[in-house]
Parts: sequence; structure tokens; C-alpha cells
Amino acid sequence: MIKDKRPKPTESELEILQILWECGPSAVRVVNDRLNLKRDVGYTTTLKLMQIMVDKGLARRNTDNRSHIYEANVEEGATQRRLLDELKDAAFRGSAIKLVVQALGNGNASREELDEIKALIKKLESDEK
Amino acid sequence: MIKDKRPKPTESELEILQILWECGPSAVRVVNDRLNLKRDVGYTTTLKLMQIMVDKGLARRNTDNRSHIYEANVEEGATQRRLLDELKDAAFRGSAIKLVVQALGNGNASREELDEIKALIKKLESDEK
DNA sequence: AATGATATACGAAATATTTCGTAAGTGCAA
DNA sequence: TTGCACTTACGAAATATTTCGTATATCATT
Repeated sequence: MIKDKRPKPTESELEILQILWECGPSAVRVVNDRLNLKRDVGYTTTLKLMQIMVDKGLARRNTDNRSHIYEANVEEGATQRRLLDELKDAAFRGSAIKLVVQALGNGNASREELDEIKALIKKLESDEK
Repeated sequence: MIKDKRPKPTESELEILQILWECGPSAVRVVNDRLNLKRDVGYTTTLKLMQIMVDKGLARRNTDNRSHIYEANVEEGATQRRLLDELKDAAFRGSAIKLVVQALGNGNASREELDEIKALIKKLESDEK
């Protein structure tokens, strides 16, 4: 088992990662504008965070031009799995099934989504054979 | 929509909540011993954290006896849903289905668990009608 | 009553995270 | 060239979280 030295992203870093995953390589200005749609953040705050993310290995950047271009340096799916796995241990006593049950409960999933999950399960079952 | 003033438990607080949920009302000594099965924590560290949790409304305690007895003051299921919901927004762009897909992926779910989920889906579908 | 084990209270250090101010450099247009 | 808008670098303040030391009280045993 290979262990990734890169630390778990903090909440703020995750917020930025989501933007980088969605928009691809972007300048600080773009990321900051995007963040400001939801809440007030100073430009240099975002800049500093993104520099820290490069230090930690969570992002990388191209400094050829005056305006540096940042992109995610961790995979979206892998990061999601990692966070989910940690939440599973931290709040669901290690049970993936309890987690899924809570996630599907209430009106969290539409009929179409339930169909999607059924299809996924069918696929998982056939793979298992 | 009623908003709970109680703050989101931190990682350490969640660790303690899990023990309180599992063991029921417990003395600090018991919780600390339990924590020490996994990692080193000083007794007064655990004590302090549990006192903070009472301040925040995450736990309550009975001080009738010298050894105070603490118990969780937030529901396990509600807390799980809250954390899951936040993770969904913070890492899955708000998509519950993507979250479930990641949770079921790999070998995370056994055949029996998949059966359980199928049953849950069937129930959700019939409720919807 | 004296001793030792064990409890709580609480301030504060240690660490982690977030935020911002200021300095300094670069490009561009008047 | 001068001035303005915009950029990065970086130290450090502000805040949040975790950890622990020390003082003090209580209980049980001798």
C-alpha cells in the first residue's frame, strides 16, 4: 500500500480545488472572483492559500507569464474517496453501508438517481462473479 | 427551516462523540482509556475537550457525583447527515449520487450490503408513490 | 488525621488555519 | 517617462483547535 504524503486539504483548500477541478487551470483572479460569488474573500487571501497549496503539493502552477496559472495536482475522484473514507471512519464507525443509507435517506435522491444506483449495483454484482 | 446553533464538531470532538454514542453515558476516564487504544492522549486533554463539548452544547453531563458522567447531546443520525451533507457540497459539487457511487465503488460493499441497499431503494421507491 | 490515588477547573502554550496589509515588480496607455 | 492597474511575495495578525501543566478538591485506606 502506497501512502500519499500530500496532506488532506483543509476546507478552504477544498473549496479552491473544486473550482480548479471544474474550471481547469486558472489564474488567481478567476478563482477569487468565483469564491466571491458565495462569500467575501480578499484577493491576497486566495493568492496566499493557492501558494500554500502548491507548497503542499495539492496544486501546481505555471509561472511563465506574469499571471500565474494554477491547476489541481490531486485527482478529484481520489480526493473524494479519501475524504469519504475518513468520514466513514470518523462518523460512521467504519461502516460504508450506514453512510450510504444516510446519503440516500430523506429526499436526497430522485427516482432517476435511484435508477442509476440500481444500475451501479447490478454492475458491481456482475463484476463480483 | 430551523437552524441548529450548535457548531459542527471538530475532528477530536467527533472522535469522542463516537465513543459516547457507542458506550452511552461515560466518565472521562472511560473515554480517555478508549481513545488511548488508538493513540496517545493525556487525561486532562480529553477532560478539557469534553468540557468544551458541554459548553458548545455537543454533550451534557451529570455532576452529582465526583466523577462526572458525560453523554452525547447531539443525535448520531442527525450528525451523520449533517456531516455528509457538508461533504457533499464541499467535495462532490452537491451531488449525492456521485458521493454514493464513490462510497460503493471498489470493494467497499459486500454482496450482503448491496442487497441491503437494494432493499432500501425498493422501499424509497414505494414511499415515493 | 495523614497519605495516596484520582477527580475537576482552568490558564496558557503549541499548533493549525485563515485572513490581510504592505512592499515591490511588471505591463500598458496617456 | 510617468502614472495607474494589476500582479506576486511574504510577514504577521487573527482565529480555531489541540494539548498539557498545575492547583485544588474529594474519596478510600490506613
